[in-house]
Amino acid sequence: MSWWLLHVDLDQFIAAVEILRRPELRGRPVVVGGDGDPTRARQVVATASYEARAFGVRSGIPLRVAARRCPEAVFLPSDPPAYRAASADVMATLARFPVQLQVYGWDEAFLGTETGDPMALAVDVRRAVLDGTGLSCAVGVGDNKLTAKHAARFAKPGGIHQLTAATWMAAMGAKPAAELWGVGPKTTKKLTALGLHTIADLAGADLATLTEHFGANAGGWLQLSARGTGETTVDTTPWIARSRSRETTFAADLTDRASVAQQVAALARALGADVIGDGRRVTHVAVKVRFSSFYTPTRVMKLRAGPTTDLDEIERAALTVLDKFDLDGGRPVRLVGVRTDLAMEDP
DNA sequence: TCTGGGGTCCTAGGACCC
DNA sequence: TCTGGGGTCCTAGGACCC
Repeated sequence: MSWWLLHVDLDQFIAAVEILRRPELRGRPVVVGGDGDPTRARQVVATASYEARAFGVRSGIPLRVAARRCPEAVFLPSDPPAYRAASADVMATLARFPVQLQVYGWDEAFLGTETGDPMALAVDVRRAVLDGTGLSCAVGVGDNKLTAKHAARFAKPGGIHQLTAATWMAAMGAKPAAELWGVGPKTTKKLTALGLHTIADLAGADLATLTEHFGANAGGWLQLSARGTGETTVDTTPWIARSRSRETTFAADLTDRASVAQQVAALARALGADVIGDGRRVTHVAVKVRFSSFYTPTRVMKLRAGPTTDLDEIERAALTVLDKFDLDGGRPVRLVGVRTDLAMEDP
């Protein structure tokens, strides 16, 4: 018996939920994103089915590009409530196992358990999810969260894979450092400049060099990750959101200050109603503006009178924060967003 | 073919106080 | 009179993830 972590990762989750309620779509290229109209600009792919991915359709590319790459694809609007409900079903299924469960977003979870046969557990989990919800998942088995997460990548789609400290370097060493969980484009660029290309390069790199370029925290974390070391604990406490935000990209840029202010006020009220409805108190209000140049500053204000549940105060604060922006001359605005930071005491 | 939306965490730097 | 250093609060931005 020893401590194992399983990472459960649902396959093409959003597309899979859509296919589940429209079985006639199974086997076809399905693309979900925006309002589902690929002729409209400024909308991107949320998830593509594996059939659509074969045409080069990936998350994040414009719907128009997806339509060009795969004209026969079925385009569907994003339906977050349906995905939330499907996710809750999956998590409820996982919670029935004698494990510690950490929900990790809509379509992922970590399971921690003391067991002598983690692969058998993985088989049971995958079967239970499929039988209980109709959704297929990959299960990664590891000795920590990092190895479990990467094991799940090997297992995708729909499989089971084990990765531990003992097998890490043989499986991962030759891969580009960019494939490491937590290493994004910026870090990759800096690593490349240091001559560190693979995960093995990073694992063998001089720690002083890493901390010099990435800071003591990130530098140490990078090296540990490259060596396959990660968290072994599962946080089972229910998640309490630190913030909630809402943003809108306009089909056409806004060019007058009054329209921008009106949009900010509307977002602030809608968002405020949501968080207050959830019994939360707002500590800060932030506003984000994306100009046509894609320059995207954010400004934030702490509410001086303390955490509030007053919708009018939230709206006023958002408009006050908006005043910090230079909107002179009708600089074209393509997006505005409002974020509320939430008090973390008991609501 | 111009680039969504919703999050978290970390760091740097200025203000201010002692 | 020409000036150190620590601590904390606050904001802005960077980076990454799903």
